[in-house]
Amino acid sequence: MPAHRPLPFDPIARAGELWSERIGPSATMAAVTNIMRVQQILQQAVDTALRPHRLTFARYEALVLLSFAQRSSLPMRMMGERLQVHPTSVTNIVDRLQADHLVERNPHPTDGRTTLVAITVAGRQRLQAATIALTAVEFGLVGLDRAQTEQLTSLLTEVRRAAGDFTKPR
Amino acid sequence: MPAHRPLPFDPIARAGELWSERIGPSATMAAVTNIMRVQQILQQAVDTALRPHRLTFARYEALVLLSFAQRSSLPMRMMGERLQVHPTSVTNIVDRLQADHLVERNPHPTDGRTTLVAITVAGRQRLQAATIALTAVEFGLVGLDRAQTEQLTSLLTEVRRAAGDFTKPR
DNA sequence: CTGATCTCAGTACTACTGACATTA
DNA sequence: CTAATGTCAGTATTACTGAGATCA
Repeated sequence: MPAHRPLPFDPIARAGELWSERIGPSATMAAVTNIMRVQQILQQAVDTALRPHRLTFARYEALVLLSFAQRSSLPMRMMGERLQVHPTSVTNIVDRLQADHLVERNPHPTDGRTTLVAITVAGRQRLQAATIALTAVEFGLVGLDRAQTEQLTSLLTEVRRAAGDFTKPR
Repeated sequence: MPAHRPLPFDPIARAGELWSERIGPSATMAAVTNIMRVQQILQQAVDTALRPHRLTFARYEALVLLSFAQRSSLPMRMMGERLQVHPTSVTNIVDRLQADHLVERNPHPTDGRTTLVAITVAGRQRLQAATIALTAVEFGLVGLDRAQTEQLTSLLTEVRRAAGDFTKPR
């Protein structure tokens, strides 16, 4: 359900041609524009699949993270680090999940500053249903085979590493 | 300027490992998460570079599009098609550019329904300065050589084609 | 006291729905 | 009359800044 009917040509490729004619090398600009656009496509596909479950991708990722945690709970600060979101966004996301009874806030046993967020039974059920919905639409990522998908991950991981997202090499 | 200090490991890769252990094949999930995160990195780098020029990437792209247009102007509808944004978002973007005197709205000579948007001289100047700022930071896309950048573009273009973003094959 | 953790208020931006005016 | 083009009002999300409360 695109906002427009598909164009008979690739608008990003065309912009790249004009860019190289008039401005300079367009490889980087083209790659960046593609990432922006693909992200938009995936975001829409994912949010559409999640809407019936009253989740956004950001909240879904938070539930996934908590479901993987040792004792099904993590401090707010750690959630922000792992999900790479702003501390105030963590507060916002947790607020909404909590309002839906999918997570609960608990005090940290020894550090009074820290709030532990735990996924609830209802949260696990919601997560399972949402995961089924997402895998059914392949998270919106279509057109690539397994090898290409892994290659894409490899290239993007290199960008994140170079951007200082994480340090440990390999 | 990341919101957090870098982690000593790749949180996306780790989530992928746990996902494959407990849920199933994680290749697609990992690729999608990578795209989401890299888009966020690029968006922040680009917006930071554009802030001194009072532009966002969306507005910058609109200026680029108009600068490439035949008579430096395009109908609102066509801008939405090329930029792949919602009609109301076009209105919003053009409103802001116009408030900054970077574009102007003109009536279509023959179709009274249509509004033509034209880039102004000030708009071209602002665009040029912004382009210099963006290329200076490589649009935030670091860590890849020319061949890898083109490979990334190729993979993402395939996704867009499969998603119905455009039709003409090649 | 200094620094860490979290929350709150407010701002900015974009996407999208639904309604509506104008014109082809 | 039907369809296309834009605009407006209002809602939803998330990012981010700055301030402040609480606690190690």
